[in-house]
Amino acid sequence: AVMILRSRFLDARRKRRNFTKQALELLNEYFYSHLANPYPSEEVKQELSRKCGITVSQVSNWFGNKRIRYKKNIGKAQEEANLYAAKKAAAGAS
Amino acid sequence: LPGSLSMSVGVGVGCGSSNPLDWTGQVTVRKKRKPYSKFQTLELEKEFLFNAYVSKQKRWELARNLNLTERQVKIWFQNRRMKNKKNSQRQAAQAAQNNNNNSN
DNA sequence: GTCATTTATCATGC
DNA sequence: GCATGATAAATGAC
Repeated sequence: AVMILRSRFLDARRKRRNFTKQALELLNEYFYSHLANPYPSEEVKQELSRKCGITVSQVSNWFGNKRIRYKKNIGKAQEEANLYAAKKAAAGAS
Repeated sequence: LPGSLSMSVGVGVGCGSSNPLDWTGQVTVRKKRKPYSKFQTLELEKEFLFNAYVSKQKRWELARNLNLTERQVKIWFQNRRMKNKKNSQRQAAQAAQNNNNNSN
């Protein structure tokens, strides 16, 4: 009887808020520059959480969702990968 | 990186093509996640209130009454304890931030 | 046992 | 209407 009401109150953690553009930029930058092994260490997670203004758990959630959803799109467009690949190349060619 | 090395051989995924990902070579046959019913969750939560660690005897009873395997009951309590710990950490972090706001 | 994961599902944003 | 962040089952490393 408690569980039903909890989903409306205490479980309001599921009130999702989208991350900022700057945060997504940092997360994606790390993800696509470590495509061979997109598993950030605990230290890196803490650094990313600080820079992005989110918690370490949120960083872990993001990478978990990113890995599975990237994998599902492997046959498809994936312009995002090319976008960050080009951005990385441009940074080195300046 | 536990729980991720359950693959055998790189299958499918254009390994020789332009896609440079190797962490996607897993072909693990994992049981599909199946949400438990309201009744099952309620009974498990009720028992979790008494003790976070369930005895073998109690685990067997729960498995029989809820139509779950003993392994499922065991794993449910493991995940439930992790959930508890995460909530505690969240509250602690929240309290710490409140202290900062008050003292400043 | 813990715990970082994978995966499907949930709940919300827009 | 999907995109996205968070949570719920399930696995495996240690």
